[in-house]
Amino acid sequence: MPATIRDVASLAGVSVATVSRLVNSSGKVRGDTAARVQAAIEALGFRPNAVGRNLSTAQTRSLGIVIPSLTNPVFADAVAGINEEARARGYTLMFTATNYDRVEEQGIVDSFLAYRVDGLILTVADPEDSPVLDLLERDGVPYVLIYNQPNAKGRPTVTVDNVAAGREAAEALVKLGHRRLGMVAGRFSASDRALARRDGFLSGARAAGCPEPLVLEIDFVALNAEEVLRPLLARRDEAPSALFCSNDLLAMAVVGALGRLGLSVPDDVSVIGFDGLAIGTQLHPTLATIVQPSREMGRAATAQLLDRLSGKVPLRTVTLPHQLRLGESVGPATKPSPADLRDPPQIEDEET
Amino acid sequence: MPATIRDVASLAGVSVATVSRLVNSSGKVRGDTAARVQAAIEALGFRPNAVGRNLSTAQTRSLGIVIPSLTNPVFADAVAGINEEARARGYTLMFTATNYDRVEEQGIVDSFLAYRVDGLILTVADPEDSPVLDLLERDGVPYVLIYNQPNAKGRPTVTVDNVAAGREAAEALVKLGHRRLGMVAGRFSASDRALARRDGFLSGARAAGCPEPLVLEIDFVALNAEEVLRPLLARRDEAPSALFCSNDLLAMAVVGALGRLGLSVPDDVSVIGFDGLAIGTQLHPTLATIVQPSREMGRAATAQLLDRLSGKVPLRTVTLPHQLRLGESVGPATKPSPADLRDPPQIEDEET
DNA sequence: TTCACAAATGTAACCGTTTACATTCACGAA
DNA sequence: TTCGTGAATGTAAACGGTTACATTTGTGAA
Repeated sequence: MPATIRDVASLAGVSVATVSRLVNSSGKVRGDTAARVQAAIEALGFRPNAVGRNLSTAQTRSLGIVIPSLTNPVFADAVAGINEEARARGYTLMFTATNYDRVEEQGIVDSFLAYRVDGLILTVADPEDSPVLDLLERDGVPYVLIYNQPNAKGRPTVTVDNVAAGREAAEALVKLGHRRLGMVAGRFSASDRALARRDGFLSGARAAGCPEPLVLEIDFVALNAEEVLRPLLARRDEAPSALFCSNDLLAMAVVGALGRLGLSVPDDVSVIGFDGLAIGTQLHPTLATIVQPSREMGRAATAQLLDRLSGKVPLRTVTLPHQLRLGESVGPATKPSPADLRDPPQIEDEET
Repeated sequence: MPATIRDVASLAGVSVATVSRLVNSSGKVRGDTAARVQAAIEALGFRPNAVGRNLSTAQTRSLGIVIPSLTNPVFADAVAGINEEARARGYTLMFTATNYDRVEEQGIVDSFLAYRVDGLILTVADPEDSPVLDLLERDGVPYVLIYNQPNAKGRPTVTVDNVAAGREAAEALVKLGHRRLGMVAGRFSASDRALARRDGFLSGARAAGCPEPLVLEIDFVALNAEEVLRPLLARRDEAPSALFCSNDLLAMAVVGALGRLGLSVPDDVSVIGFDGLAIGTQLHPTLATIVQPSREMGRAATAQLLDRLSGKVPLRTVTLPHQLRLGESVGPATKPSPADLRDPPQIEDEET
């Protein structure tokens, strides 16, 4: 139905080659010819069919994006960065969320490969053991991971140093006088980065001589934060005075739940998250967090991938700087739990 | 480089037509032949090239998604719904955010049309006056709007009744005893729905005999909520005791800012948002809001579009139900402003 | 005026499918 | 055995571009 290059050619009285040359500014076309062709293009409303072009050139100028979920703004931010960079360089995005489902993941990548995307950007559950990545490797389709941990297989990744960041979270809390630390995280099996953050956090706590922090692993999709936290805080003398959450969404839920449980943040419990979501700075209390440059990560991954596609620059793993952002949700351990001061097993009188 | 249907055909000793028939389950293939072809497919790792298929069939089984931004989770939720429905029916998504920029918008739609997407789902600034929609109309490419207001041009839209919802927000606040209402909104020029919500809100306030609410129109991308709110609340006796925000992100920022200004929500000021973001139920105070079924809206728009693509069902405008969700961020007008108590009958004298 | 050569343009094959139509095959009936 | 018939398979022309190569055109020098 829409006009084809042949329609344009015959209307302008030239060959398709000439039209193609004009449209793509490949090869030269004399001024008057160009004008005639241009007129024909406008008269017919000709819009070159990318499908035909893709078939002919064997490249699609499109990228496949595979992320676990759009519901967590941290991924949305990265996609925004990918989008910016890709558009600036004339690439289009094919997009899908996997909902943390391996089978979906496989199907999606299959479908992207069928569409012959030029490259992919993805976040997987575990890069060490990932059939889809093996598939991409085998087919020689370039890809870059984001958020995932650098891994033994040397798969190119754009990320932050999650271990160091986790350690810094612990150190920041310790510096404020906290000794009894805790961590709340999503399922580690779905997130190699949460695992890394935990490792860093625990090592930081140990290095500071703190008692081993409690780690709560929860299903944060169907989350009832109050239920989850109640037992943790039941014995106030043993309860953590500061909590590290594996991401900001979780941290916001935790702060809210603590409030509804009648605990004050940060007076009773300090909370620090991970991600640096913009909304965190708008809340009251503002959310302390480890900021990772999500948009920039998306942009960097895209830039790298596109450089690779035009030129043979090899893909590599890049670690971008993260940054501790203190907020009102953390404060000094003003009320050190007695257990830390002496070792007496009393003082249970304030429990609910 | 990858195997083609001809490679498979020659390895299996059959014609390409037979391979195609097997792959697409069109036409019949005898059992033994099928087995031979199947073996060849596996041996070569053949994956049908969608580009070739698209060219031949003149359809791509892909949809273009055009939304203002991914940074607002409300759009991310809708995209999640679109994604689910599209994947379930074997469609792929091409995606881009416009950042509320008309020029970008045009470029994006052009590019999607070049790729020959089968249809589009989009949210535009103003459907009454939208060159891209005119273009789609002209080219006869099916599309459905989401979030946009039903409009004079009869453009198919999946949305909620923003006017009624705005009115309900006003009524809910009035029922709690509030008289001095206010609204905080993003730029109306970028959002026909914010405009509709305002209209409903104002009409609700008027119907209840409240003084004309103050409407604050702000640039909510680069937002400093405290600065914006300070003057509004300067004169406590005239300041609104309840604020309606045109979306939840804004409402969260407002709640946070009020807290940091030393005002208590809801004791000093009640706040109600719009969207029903999941995170709102996790905060403290939980956020009162008008819930719109974003995921479902995405799903419904997609279902309609795909039905239209297979069959000739005409596209139409659908209004999905919204729902008032009260939360801890609204409360009774416990401290009526003196102006309300002392000047009861003639309410008009305090207008700005 | 003629010729050499570069610039401009044209021709047609190719990219990987689908599919209308043609051909071959198998088998039972006559 | 021959034939008719439906099932299975094959052939080749699209689809809408790009591009190597061939051809034509234009220009200045001889």
